[in-house]
Amino acid sequence: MIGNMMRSSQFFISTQKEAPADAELISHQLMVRAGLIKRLGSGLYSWMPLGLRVLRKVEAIVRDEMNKAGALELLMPAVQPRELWEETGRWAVFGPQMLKIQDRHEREFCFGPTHEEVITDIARKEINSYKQLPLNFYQIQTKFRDEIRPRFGVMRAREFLMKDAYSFHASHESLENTYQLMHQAYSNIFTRLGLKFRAVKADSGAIGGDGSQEFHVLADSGEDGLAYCEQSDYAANVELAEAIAVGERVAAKETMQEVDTPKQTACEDVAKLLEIGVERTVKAIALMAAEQFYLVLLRGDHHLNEVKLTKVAGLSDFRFATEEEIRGHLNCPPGFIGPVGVAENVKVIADGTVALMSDFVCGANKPKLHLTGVNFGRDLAEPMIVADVRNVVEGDASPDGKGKLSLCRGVEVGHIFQLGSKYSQAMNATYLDEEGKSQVMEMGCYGIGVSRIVGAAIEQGNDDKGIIFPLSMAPFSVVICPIGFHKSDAVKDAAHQLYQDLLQAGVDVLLDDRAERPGVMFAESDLMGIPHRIVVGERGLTEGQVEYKARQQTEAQNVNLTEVKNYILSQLN
RNA sequence: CGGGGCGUAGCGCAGUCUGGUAGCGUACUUGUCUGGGGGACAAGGGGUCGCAAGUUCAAAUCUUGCCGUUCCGACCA
Repeated sequence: MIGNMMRSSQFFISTQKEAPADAELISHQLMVRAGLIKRLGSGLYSWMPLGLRVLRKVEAIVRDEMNKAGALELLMPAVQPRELWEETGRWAVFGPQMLKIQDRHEREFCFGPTHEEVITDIARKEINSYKQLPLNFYQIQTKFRDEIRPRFGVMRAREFLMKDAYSFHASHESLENTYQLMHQAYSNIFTRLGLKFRAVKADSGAIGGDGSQEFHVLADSGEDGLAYCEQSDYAANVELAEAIAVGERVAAKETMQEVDTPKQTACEDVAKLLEIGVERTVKAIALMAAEQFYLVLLRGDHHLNEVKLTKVAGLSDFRFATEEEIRGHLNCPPGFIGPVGVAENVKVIADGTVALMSDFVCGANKPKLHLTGVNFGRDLAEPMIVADVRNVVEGDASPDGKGKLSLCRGVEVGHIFQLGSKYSQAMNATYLDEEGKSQVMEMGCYGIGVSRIVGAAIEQGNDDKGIIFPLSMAPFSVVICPIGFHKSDAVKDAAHQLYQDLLQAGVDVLLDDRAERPGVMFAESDLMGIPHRIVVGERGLTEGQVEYKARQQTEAQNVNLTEVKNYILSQLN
């Protein structure tokens, strides 16, 4: 009987005062302390009954919005045969992140890290005609990715719950339509979940394809940097946010000179020694790609963006040069290298910002020396390649020309892609068009990290007492804390009646009928993040009153016992 | 993959240097008192000290190997 499961004495509550030493993120600590999850191994967590209630609520909202957007739920196997992955070449591409397993016949399988291959196989077998298109299939399923470094509890676990959808189309316009539909569905989902989020332009990474956007829950502890414009709707992952170089190069005023920098190898230290701003300095980063040695020039206070760098012609497989390679090509130890006087076979790439600098400071290619007053076209050739290869910084011009960029951090909880024909082509997923001609399907794919959302939500909602869940995903909506439940019949009867009334009104209510002291009940319900609390005590009952407090409020208020049910219902909307 | 840390009760830790009865806090059990913010007192239960080999009269402690885990770096829907 479900009602019994909503009494604390019959439910399973397992809170802890101390979090495990390895939980560094507040959400991870609180999830363990509140007894939502229990660790089995690195990146492997059991969802305890309390945590599962939260996970299921998230899942239900995701499912509801997907269904509303016309997607069809199915469920694919978690274990997938190697041959399917060989067709797209991803058995090798995915590499060690994929958990590979063998059956008793020594046939090879993987535990699915994603399902493009399986769904495309279904599509090529089931879809023959343009009349069947478009179609959008989704599942909510456990995935496994053997992360290099699992951490942060369920936020970067190896086994996790994901909603993944895949759409199939007879035209690019149709793909765009569904993509926009999914964009809207995702916005609806995160809004209903009560989270602060932002959709940003994203790199499509190993999944491949053209357009893609990520949905991020905003949190300072997020692993991703985001750039957004307050004055417009531009927003992008820092990985690909464009850095716009503004203005023109000023004419040279200084002459080039060597200066002693005996111990100064970093731009910051050189700037400090010379008493100039670090934005006057240029750093050189040595790379190797296809046997070619490169120097990448960045302003001293800027940071290299490796994703952008791989998009420069010839650098898709770059690596950082070793110290020997640096000495071999420049005859100088790292720390003092620069672009002046380099040999013909060194290719120089200047970041767009550097290309506009004049009278700058850089390494002299001689030990313990830097150069000041350096200018392109006079002291060294104009750079062979000018490209945007840096991370944007706070205050950069927005690429749409409508203001300045701000930075924040986020937890990636959703990602939508226009895949195009990458998988359908490789796996020969075709249909017959109106003219009876065979055509390759266009595909889109749309993921949501269901289990990660729980962690992200707690990152966003917590205080020194514990979790503050949005109502939409709280394990219980209301908790009734009776004081002296086992001593006072009046308290017992009132609490029980209220519990029954709320249950009958369809409210997720928890009755704390344990013989615990009030402090324990309060501390635990706060830790678990239950949004609404009603305290029933003998003291108030003599006046016909109970006490109500919202989780995020500090002050409680008295409510008439006769009105409390309706009051709660109004709080729940 | 490279470098560091840590493995002792469910959780948090001491004990290891200097070998000699395995401890503390919390959680758990029982009882009494208590009863509006993780209460007090008392009495209890719970451990192959990560695994294996070695040194020794004797190993949580010393040696070697392995395993797990974690942090930093590299890397990553």
